[in-house]
Amino acid sequence: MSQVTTDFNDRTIEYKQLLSDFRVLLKKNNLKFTIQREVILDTLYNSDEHLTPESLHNLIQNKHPDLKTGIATVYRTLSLLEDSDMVTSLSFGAQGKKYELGAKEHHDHLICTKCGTITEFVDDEIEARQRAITDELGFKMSDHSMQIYGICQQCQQNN
Amino acid sequence: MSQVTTDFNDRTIEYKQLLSDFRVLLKKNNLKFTIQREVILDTLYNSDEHLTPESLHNLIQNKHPDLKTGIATVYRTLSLLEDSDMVTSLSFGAQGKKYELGAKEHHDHLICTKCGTITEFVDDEIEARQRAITDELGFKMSDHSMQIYGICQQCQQNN
DNA sequence: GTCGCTGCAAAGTCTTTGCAGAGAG
DNA sequence: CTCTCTGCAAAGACTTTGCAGCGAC
Repeated sequence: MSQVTTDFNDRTIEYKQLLSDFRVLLKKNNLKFTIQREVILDTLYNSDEHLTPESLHNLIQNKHPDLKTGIATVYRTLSLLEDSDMVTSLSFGAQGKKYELGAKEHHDHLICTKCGTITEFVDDEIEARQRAITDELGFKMSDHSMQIYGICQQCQQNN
Repeated sequence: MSQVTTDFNDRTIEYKQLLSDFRVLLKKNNLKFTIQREVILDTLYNSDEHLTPESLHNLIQNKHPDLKTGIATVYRTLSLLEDSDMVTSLSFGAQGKKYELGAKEHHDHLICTKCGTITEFVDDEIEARQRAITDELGFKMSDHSMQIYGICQQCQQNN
């Protein structure tokens, strides 16, 4: 059956698990576990929003003013996490990329072009059709993303 | 019925019509019809690829070496065309935006992460579900885009 | 003729990189 | 101790803007 879901409060992976995966990943690649990397992962985990490198950096500076995390480190860590498929990036419009933790279930995006809010949803029927289409064309799917642009209910009311 | 289509050789809008629409658009906004703008529209029309501003500029320089079209004009014209919904942009990965003429039928994209080829397709069932989902959530859809990433048949064989 | 357009180059953004000191293992 | 990380600032890549002359209407 098809169903629309926008509720992701019950994360599929707990933070401890996530952190442990991260440590394994780092060890496997001879990389070091640093405070900055942990703070970035933690901030991504505790944010329900899709973050730009800049907004992520701001969040971190507010929460950890003592730790002078540089924007370059944020970029470097996001690249690392993206390469390892721990985060996913979404690029839309002119304003560059937004990142989200990839540990949640797969989902698609509703993007409000007025307020910029991104809402997530999953539809089984669409997922099934995507598999059917790629099978039919002999295309080996590794990932997919769908964005629907428009005006969210909130913005329609405010207008 | 659902159907997969990858054949867009029969353009829904002829070039003359397109050009005429463009002239109307320009006149309506008190803008001028210049050689540069025509060449850009023509090059977009005659390309089956999704073009970056840079690749579009290169194509134009090769085809019209006499006309020293600047990259700035390409950017300006693409913005103009995008604002008027005559072209659509697709941003994915790190390499910035790619543009395509929006006069064709709506379609989604299969993107080969190996060779970079973009194949188009349309699926009625997915389109219908998208409408159903947005209706259900009270979201006023203006546009949507879907990308499926993976390895195309060609690249699988070459491997 | 007028007023918008163009190419050029300079200025902005956003992102990446080089480096020397700091810190994890 | 070693070798990677980090912050900083400088460099890059991509896009936009200011300007003076050019060209559509």
